[in-house]
Amino acid sequence: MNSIVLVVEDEPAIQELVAVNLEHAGHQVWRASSAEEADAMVRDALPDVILLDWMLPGTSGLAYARRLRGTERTRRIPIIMLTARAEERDKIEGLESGADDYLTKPFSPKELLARIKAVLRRRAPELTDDAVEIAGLRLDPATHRVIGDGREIALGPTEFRMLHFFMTHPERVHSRAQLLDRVWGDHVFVEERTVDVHIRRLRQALEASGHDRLIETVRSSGYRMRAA
Amino acid sequence: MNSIVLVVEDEPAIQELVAVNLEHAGHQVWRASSAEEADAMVRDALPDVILLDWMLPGTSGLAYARRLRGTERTRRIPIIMLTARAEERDKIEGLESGADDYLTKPFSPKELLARIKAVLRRRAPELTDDAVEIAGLRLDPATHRVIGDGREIALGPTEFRMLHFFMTHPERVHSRAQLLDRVWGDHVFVEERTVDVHIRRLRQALEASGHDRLIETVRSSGYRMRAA
DNA sequence: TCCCCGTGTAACAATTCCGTCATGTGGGTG
DNA sequence: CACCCACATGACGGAATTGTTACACGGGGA
Repeated sequence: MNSIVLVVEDEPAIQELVAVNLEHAGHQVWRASSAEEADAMVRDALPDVILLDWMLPGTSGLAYARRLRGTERTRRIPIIMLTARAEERDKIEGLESGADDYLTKPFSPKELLARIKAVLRRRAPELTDDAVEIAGLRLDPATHRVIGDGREIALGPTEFRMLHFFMTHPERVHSRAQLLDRVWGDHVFVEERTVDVHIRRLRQALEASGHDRLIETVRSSGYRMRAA
Repeated sequence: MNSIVLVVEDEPAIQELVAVNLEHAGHQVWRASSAEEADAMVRDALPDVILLDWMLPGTSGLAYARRLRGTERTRRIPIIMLTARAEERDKIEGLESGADDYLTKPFSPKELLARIKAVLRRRAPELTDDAVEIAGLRLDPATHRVIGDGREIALGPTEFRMLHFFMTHPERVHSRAQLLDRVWGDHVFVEERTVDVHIRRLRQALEASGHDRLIETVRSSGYRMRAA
């Protein structure tokens, strides 16, 4: 679970405090002091989570959160808002801005990390390195192993990532575009049909243990992994 | 198990006491009387463990521990805090600062050594001198010997350290960068591909007893040692 | 000083993987 | 029942990654 966290906070002391704690926990931190600065970074590449201060010079955190949620490319990045105590009660509408969670200052490092983990697990569970198991098929990111009914299954890098994504988001149809986004990553230029080929390769690898039946085709929509 | 221990303690009598005991046990000791002094040493080279007094003139031990944990380079050094009183509140806060363990003064030499050993075993098992054995392959740090199915295997220094690291962290994928960090050590400027070459040399040495198959390549990720 | 060992790097070889296309297949629909 | 569209499948060339070897360099030790 070492993710890229974008910290948007104008007060240097708090930014530093937060960044240090995140780095300590193994995350990679990008720092920005304003929404504009943050946006420039996001244009290059997508972080896994965004910590966003409520009050910012220029575009407010609230406004920026809305913008992020209104943009296709950034829509699904988890956002955690940082608010001062004064703003607390009434401003729970921060959640309505699209934030996944919010933290009121001051907060403990422990709480910060716990929220990030919770938010990631909810919105992007494939970024944690917890092992996943479905119907006798087990995938462990730490050891990079896939085991089907006792026997080890060899997968190429892309098939591994794809299976990981499927297993952390089961019972849900993913379009080819979504798969390209989340398995191949941001900013890739690949034919959608290529997904089919990798699905084929994944199924082929899973055939040995019969788990290939877990990967289902949803005609004209995409693919889905059964939970059982 | 002769490790480098950095002792940060402002009271000369206690510093001396601790240092003497550690040296007697075969450790190499670096002494510092303040966080600033300690930091100057750490900039040069990394110790294996840090004994950190809670109360220090200037930067407190707690603050320094946080700083160490917030810095990539020093993040994984085990820290043991020395506290004057067994105050529960302090203990908890000390642990949240990122310390691995704490000792309340006065403590016995025996306890001191035991804690160091325990902390190393948990965070950096490759620094202890416990013998490791996997699938008939045995490595003994104390005698600096590797034995595969009865016959002794000759390894170069780097290969030895690498095998030791692998055996103390089996079944986990290690990237080339991680291996450089933990096997070559701090402050190295070496090409990542150099790891490949040493993997090759290690495998070559292990071929004699057939243990070379334990070192697996995980394409696009790094290398891994099988537990069996 | 010379030699030897260990090391890091570069160059080349060998794999493996990837993306694309051509073609086959099957289901839904009019 | 035929047609069309979406998906499946297999093959292939090229890219990316890893394996292997050779070599130069530097630091002890004889």
